[in-house]
Amino acid sequence: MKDITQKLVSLLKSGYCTPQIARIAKKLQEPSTTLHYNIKKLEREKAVLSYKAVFDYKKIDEGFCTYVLISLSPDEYGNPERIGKDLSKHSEIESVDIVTGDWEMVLKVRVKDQDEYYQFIKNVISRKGIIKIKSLVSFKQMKTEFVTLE
Amino acid sequence: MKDITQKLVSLLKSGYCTPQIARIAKKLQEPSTTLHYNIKKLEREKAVLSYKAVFDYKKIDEGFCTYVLISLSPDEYGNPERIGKDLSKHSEIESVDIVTGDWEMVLKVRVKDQDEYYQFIKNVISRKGIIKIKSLVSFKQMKTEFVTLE
DNA sequence: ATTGATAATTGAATAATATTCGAAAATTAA
DNA sequence: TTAATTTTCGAATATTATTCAATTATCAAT
Repeated sequence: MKDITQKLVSLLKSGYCTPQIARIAKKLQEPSTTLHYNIKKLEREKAVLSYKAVFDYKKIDEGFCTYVLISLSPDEYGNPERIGKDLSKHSEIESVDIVTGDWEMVLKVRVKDQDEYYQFIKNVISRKGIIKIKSLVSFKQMKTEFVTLE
Repeated sequence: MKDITQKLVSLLKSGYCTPQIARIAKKLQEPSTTLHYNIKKLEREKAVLSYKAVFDYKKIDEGFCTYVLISLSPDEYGNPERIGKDLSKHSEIESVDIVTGDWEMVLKVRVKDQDEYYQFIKNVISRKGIIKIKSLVSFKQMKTEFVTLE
């Protein structure tokens, strides 16, 4: 076999989709050319960043999901974007936010299982500049990316 | 004018998109019918939940983003899904997770500004069963929904 | 190893959908 | 009120998805 699935999932995870103009037009009872115009306008203004798929992550071997709260060392504190940008490159990381409060950064991470998570923390998260982390492990997702589950 | 934009955004936020088979086929150098077959398979297995848009949320009046950590009262502790399911209905809430650790639930919330967030906390989050919350306010998003920003 | 059942790949034909274009209507600014 | 700009929308065209049928590959059981 070819096992196209992995590549496919990887592309659909952050793009390679497009709005269904005809279906939206029917739903909103407007001509499809009007919808087309309005959608292109949103894209032109860069209000839309991407069209993508949302998965049942258990079924694509990313069933272990955590929120990682991160404390930065004083020398990185003033420039969290350097570390944030680097972390963003990793495909296991769904989101990277620089926050105020008790922590400096929040990640949402998806990996296969606890073992893979341990490796991920060891290899990706642990680094100079990150002095403390706390993991909140999701054991039930009820909504993700604005999509309600089951 | 008609101001279709609001309705459009609301539909695209969680669905009404579809994969671009021809573009994926070109990218992966495979026949489009093969891609079609593999995509339909993912859908049939319900590995794909939805195809949707990712927005620059500042540009759709949802620029204020927070993570809300929630503690439940002892009587709700054993059944967090009741509250979780109800919270999931709100369109301001991007994600709902039931977690282990120092808290019982994590929400990701998007509203226009601090004023709207205050109203949201007062009207939606504050309720019997939720005894304590902590908000981590995002003041820079570097990646969201697997989409890297700028 | 051989068989049969099931799953996956693919090109050709068709169906459905997006896009372009041009004209009209609505909005905005002066 | 006027002129410039934006938005709406039908008709024509261009692209793309989908169906179909045939071939090939995979897998399980003897």
